[in-house]
Amino acid sequence: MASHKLENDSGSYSEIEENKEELGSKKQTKTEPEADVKSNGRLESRISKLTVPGHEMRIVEDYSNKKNAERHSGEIQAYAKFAGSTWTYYVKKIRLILGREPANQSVKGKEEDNEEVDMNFGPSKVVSRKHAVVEYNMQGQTWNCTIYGRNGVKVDGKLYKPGEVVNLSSGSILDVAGLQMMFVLPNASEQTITEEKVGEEMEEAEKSEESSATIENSVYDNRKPPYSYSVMIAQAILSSPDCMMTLSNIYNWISTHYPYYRTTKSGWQNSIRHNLSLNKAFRKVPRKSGEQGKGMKWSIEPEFREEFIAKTKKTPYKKTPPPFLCTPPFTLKRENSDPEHTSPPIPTPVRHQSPSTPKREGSPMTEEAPSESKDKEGGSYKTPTRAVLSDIIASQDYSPDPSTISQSKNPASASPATNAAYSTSSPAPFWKYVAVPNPHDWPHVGSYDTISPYRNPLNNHMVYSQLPQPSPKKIDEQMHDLQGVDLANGFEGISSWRESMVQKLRTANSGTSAPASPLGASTSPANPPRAWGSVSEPIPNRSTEVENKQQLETSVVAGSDNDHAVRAILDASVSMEKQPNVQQPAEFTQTGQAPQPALGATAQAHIEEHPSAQHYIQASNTDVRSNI
DNA sequence: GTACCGCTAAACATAG
DNA sequence: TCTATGTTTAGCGGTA
Repeated sequence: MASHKLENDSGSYSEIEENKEELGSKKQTKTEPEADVKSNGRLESRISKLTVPGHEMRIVEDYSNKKNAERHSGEIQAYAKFAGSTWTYYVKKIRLILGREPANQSVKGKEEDNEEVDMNFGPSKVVSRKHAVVEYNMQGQTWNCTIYGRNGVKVDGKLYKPGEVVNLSSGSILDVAGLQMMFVLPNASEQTITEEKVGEEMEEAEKSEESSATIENSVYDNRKPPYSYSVMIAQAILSSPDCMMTLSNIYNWISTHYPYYRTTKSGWQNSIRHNLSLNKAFRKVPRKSGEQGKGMKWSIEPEFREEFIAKTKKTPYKKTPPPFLCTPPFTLKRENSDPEHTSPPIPTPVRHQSPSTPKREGSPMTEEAPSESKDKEGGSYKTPTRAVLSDIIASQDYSPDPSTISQSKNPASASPATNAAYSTSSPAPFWKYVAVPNPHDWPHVGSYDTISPYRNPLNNHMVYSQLPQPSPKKIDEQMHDLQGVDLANGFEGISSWRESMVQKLRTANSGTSAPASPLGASTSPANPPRAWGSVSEPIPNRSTEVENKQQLETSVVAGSDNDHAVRAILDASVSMEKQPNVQQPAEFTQTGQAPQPALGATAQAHIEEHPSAQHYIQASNTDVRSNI
């Protein structure tokens, strides 16, 4: 359970707060273990040694500890923080853009260049405008950093280049253009910033000039991994943001994470191929047309994903396995919104079993007990912590078109499940049903720039570009689908509201300008005092959101850019509904009253059942934007 | 003893 | 033609 990340853990940040006594008093409900005090001490020590480059770094000035102290008179609520030697940036969003300060407004750049930078590293062109994005991965419950900047970002001494994604853990040290900062999650002790780990970080940071290979070797060893081939393949595929990987990338991933396979002869690669072909958990997906390269991509049949993940988590490794960046593929269709009403099982394409191959009944994973028994050399594995996904993350952004899913030459395997056919049987976190192809498009309450299609930094393709664009004739069907998206499980109230709004837009408002927002922003008497008293970040204008939302609705009705707009409406709807402090504009409600912010009963039950969903709800509900 | 599982090796076909 | 990729067959050892 990672929800603690979202709670008020100001106490964990005490090292940067001047009013320690006050903070200390807020921790009275929890006695800080002695070990935590020690590790915090080491943390402070480590943080104080982080470097600041000679050139101007805006963030160091804007978020100096002195200014923070002036700015925050009391407790600080945040998901995490970036702590530099003399400055601290508190993470109050679940998606942050790190980059160069915005260009002169008169200079029209690409749209992506104009995304609002959260962590401003100043004017130095060593830093790209969008240098990196740090965001919370709901599925893996991890913080990930996606690199965009040409000069990359060093994390724990290893340089990550554009397109690479690195998992941040508490204590990770980032280096952006010479400015070092430590990523710290609340509740350091729970986040396993143990003395040992802090020590590791220090050592790793101090070795930052060493080659990545050296660092990797310090983390891994050469023993045979305790995972079966199928699990390692699954790990590789799941580490890819788009949930699929080429054979060669699978090879690379395995040999990178498990050095055993760097030195052994290529027989294991034969076994990998053998496993991919024979194991019914793996499915071939063709490359998109025109995409260079040889061979298919491999993905995991949806019904096996959870099992693979579970098996990986049962790792005999001391620490956590490599992060899974893969998110469920996009689908607008929801099969069943009622969690108590499970869908019939999706027929699994049956692979031909060779006569000599023992028939595997059921999941191939059920037997995937880690082959510890075979590895009797003793000793324990070191962990692939903060996995080096670098060269492995699949660079392709193929969004599978069901019609193009490979038909195996083997006739028995020629019935692939389409994306729309992913099982929605309970139990499954509600987000599995949500129409989001990757973390960038999760309906977090982020700024609307996130509604842009995700651009793969390696090939500069838009992820949605392959998605079939619905014709205007399908709007009704889509709106029906929209209504049916399982977000309704979590935010039932919004569905009827959305429907009525769309209806109104259809009948009366397609050509009119957006109504003036009745929101007087912070002066509205309906707005209670800010929940985040110490937050002083610029907050997006509420009326702008409303206008954006209307424009999006209109664009759907007009049939333009539907794919994006539909998702954006979802995003906007969730965003608005989850701002209980904000009065909904009368135009958008039937009664003029603010819709109930409470979750529906089924949603509540579902969320309680699935901590990750709860976590997400909390994350969204506690977003700083709720202060509008 | 048997069935199952995971692994290894190899032959072969095919695509780029 | 070569190489990478994918399929299939065969057999071995470990485990339940």
